[in-house]
Amino acid sequence: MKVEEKGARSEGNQLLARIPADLADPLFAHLEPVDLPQGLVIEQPGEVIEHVYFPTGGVISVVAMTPDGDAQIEAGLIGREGMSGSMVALGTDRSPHQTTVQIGGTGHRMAAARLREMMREEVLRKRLLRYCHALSVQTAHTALANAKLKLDARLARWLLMCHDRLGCDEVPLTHDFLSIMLGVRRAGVTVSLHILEGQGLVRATRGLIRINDRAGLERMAGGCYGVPEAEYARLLAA
Amino acid sequence: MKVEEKGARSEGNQLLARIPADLADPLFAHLEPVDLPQGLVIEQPGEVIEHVYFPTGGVISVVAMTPDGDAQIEAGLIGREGMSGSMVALGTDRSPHQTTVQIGGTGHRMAAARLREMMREEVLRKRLLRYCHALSVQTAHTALANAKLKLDARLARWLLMCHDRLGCDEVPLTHDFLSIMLGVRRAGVTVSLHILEGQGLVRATRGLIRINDRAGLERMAGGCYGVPEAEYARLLAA
DNA sequence: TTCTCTGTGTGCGAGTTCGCACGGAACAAT
DNA sequence: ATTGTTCCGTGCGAACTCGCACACAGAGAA
Repeated sequence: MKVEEKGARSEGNQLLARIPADLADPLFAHLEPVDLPQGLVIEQPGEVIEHVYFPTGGVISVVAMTPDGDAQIEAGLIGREGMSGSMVALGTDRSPHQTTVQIGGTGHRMAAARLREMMREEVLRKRLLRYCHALSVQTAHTALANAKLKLDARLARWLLMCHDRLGCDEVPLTHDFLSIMLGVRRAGVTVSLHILEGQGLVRATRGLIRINDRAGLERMAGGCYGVPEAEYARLLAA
Repeated sequence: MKVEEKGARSEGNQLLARIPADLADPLFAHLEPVDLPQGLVIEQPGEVIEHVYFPTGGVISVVAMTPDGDAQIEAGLIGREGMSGSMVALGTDRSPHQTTVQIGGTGHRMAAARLREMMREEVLRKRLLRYCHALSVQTAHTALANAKLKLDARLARWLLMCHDRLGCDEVPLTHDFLSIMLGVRRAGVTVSLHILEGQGLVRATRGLIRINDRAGLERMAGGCYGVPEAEYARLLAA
């Protein structure tokens, strides 16, 4: 019974996996399973972060925005490989970003204060800080992609990142949502999706995109996909 | 004598300032003053980082690139408010980014191994980790600017960030250099600079840009400047 | 069934940046 | 003074995205 529990809880989130048993027990004692419905706002800019979330499914996204909110863009994508609230691990209790659930799923959460306590454990601290690095590499390459890639390629990259985190070929998202994440027009997403479809890389139906050809998408993303993923694998792979 | 030394060394770099005396002494024992000539490559993608640098003048920039190097963009700007090699503080000895000296200056450096030891000190660790957070906020807003701003505004933002770090109204850079950082054509930079000049915000001569009107530049940058700076001030201001 | 809302497909003019290419101007070295 | 190099100004067609606007379709509610 105990073993099953443990297997289940540690398989879900890859950051929490590979934690030695003696540390895992107190750690999981502070974790609370939660549902992560699409649209849930996890962090608001400037507001104190009460909980950090370790998804086991679905996708969370960190959105950078101007203070007035009239410009916004996705700066980080988080799934079962990571956690929300990485800035808590870095020693602050808030950030200027907004964090929301992009694709509904499940996960565990922990009070930010508990996490701060648990960070005294070197094993956990090392692991979470390395994740912070991996996340910032991801953000840097998003900046690169935003500056240098055409919409098709950015879309391909985004779908790949989502695909990694979902572990499933079906991404339940509307063009509208994608346009906000990529910071472009909704119509532009429609057209770019047609291009991907035309090459047989994906298949889009109402509110759902099915990934058909990962390798093709990677080619389309032209070198801007892969670096953050490799960095994560190097530092945190199971 | 001792006092002067200490004053000089702690004033130069803002991250190293405000360190309690008992910690500062061992810390500074491991620091070595260095010259930072323009063009110096501080970190190469994938190569082990031997030293971290704490500038006291000049500007260092972190460049994200594709593995083949055919697309690159500045993902982070570092001056006397920060340090290079933040990933060492996060527990890894390399990164996929390239780090070079943008504008020549001076600074101190420390062996990465020494920094890892010194990070056991909570005061220093806290401070450096907070800086990592501030830097990642900067990167996120670079991603935002790259996606949503026109070239004029991005240029304005970049000049502001440089101005902050130089503490001097003269930025010694060529259009060519700027074009690489911003990931655009050199000719585009020329045109955008004319726009800024036309509004009396800057004055450009051969290889040198003089900042005339900060407030005007901030207006031009349209809300994408300021958030990372405020976050730094909140967490690390002297 | 019918209505209504959300999601998707499409078209068109305008603005921005690109890629390329060339002329001129300032500076350094000889 | 001349030469070579770097840096800056400019022009033009192509490509991409924008902003707006409208039509259609699937899904759920009445």
